[in-house]
Amino acid sequence: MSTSSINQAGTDTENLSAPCCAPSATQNALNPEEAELLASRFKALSDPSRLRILSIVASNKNAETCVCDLPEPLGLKQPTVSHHLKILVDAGLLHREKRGVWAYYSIVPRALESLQSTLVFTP
Amino acid sequence: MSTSSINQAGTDTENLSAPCCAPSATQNALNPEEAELLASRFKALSDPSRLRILSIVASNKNAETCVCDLPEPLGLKQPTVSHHLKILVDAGLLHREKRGVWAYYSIVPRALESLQSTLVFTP
DNA sequence: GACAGATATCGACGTTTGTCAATCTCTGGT
DNA sequence: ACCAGAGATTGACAAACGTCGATATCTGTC
Repeated sequence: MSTSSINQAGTDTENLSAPCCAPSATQNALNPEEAELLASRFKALSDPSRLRILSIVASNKNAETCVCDLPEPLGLKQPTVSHHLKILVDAGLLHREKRGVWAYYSIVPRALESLQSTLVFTP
Repeated sequence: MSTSSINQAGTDTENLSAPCCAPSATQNALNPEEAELLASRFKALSDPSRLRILSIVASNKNAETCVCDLPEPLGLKQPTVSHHLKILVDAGLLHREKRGVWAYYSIVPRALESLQSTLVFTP
């Protein structure tokens, strides 16, 4: 109810007179706006390099990761890493803090959990 | 350990002598192969139309959804819907069953839950 | 205030993606 | 055997994406 979620078990399965199936409850489904928003968040996770960035940053428990440490393990050039970091920040998954010349990125608490909950089935 | 997961809280945060930060535990991070696999699954969820398809199919509790019911609510042509359905089946999210001339799609049990678990933080 | 270094932005390029019209394949009925 | 209709496949095309070299911006130091 609160946040949009893929699944909210419908209530119509009785009609068997239609040629192929009951017309299905489309009003319970995600509307285009909700779908667009959700998709944009999953899109941030749909690239291998970004997932690896997240896993590196997340493995630095309670700390941040300096941008300068990322290009080498990822095998990417600095502008590309910067590009991916921006996408992750825009998706609300990473937090950016600049201190001096260095930029530190950290996981936004509960951001992944929140995204996770949009995949929840009603058990 | 079992399935690859974004997060597995590292164990090094003591070194503060480096110019910007500790070199970060890259060996705990997702390797390229794991990242590629995970990304391909999230890619299936990164399109609004596919999310709406999933939500429509999922809202038909215990039943299946006929392909013929999808183009209209989605505002897409039949080949496009077929294309998205194939991607969702290939990602292991939907099950396809052909009966007569009609094709019925249903949610693969625990598929979304399994994907969900790859986003889990160690609490 | 000029300089060096870290990171962000820009522009370009090849690849991938979403969409559709046209076509193919298969199934059930006549 | 033929036909009609459902759905998958193909080919084309524009838009979006990932990557990088070049450049711009900002910060601390001399």
